[in-house]
Amino acid sequence: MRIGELAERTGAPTRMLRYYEQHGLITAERTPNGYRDFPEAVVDRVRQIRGLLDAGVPVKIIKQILPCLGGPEEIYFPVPDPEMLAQLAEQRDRMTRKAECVLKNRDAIAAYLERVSGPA
DNA sequence: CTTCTGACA
DNA sequence: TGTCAGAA
Repeated sequence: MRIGELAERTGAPTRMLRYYEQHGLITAERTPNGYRDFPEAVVDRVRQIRGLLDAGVPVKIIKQILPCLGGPEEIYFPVPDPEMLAQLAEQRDRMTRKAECVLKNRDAIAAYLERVSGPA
């Protein structure tokens, strides 16, 4: 499929899809006219990418994680590289802090909502 | 009409 | 990440 359809099906702007391809997060063939030709599998792949991006995971980390979540013939566990493990541990902590922050703000909004429209 | 690349009031 | 340009 071409970039337009992929964009509609994933919700990711064509701008970002080209960006993901540039950074090796997704791959595409090229039709004779130069258009990118994406395989069906990229639809799920882009959804995984977006999920990680929304969680605050930088592209650099996603590039390392993605191949471990990929298709049937993927290497789930290359020899655990100490540097990668350190980056993942950092990422885990950032996500933990972010989650705590999100929960805190959610409660604040929930409380506000209850004060205004809640006890009507 | 759709996509491509490169650039930035 | 949006968006515009100029070409295919």
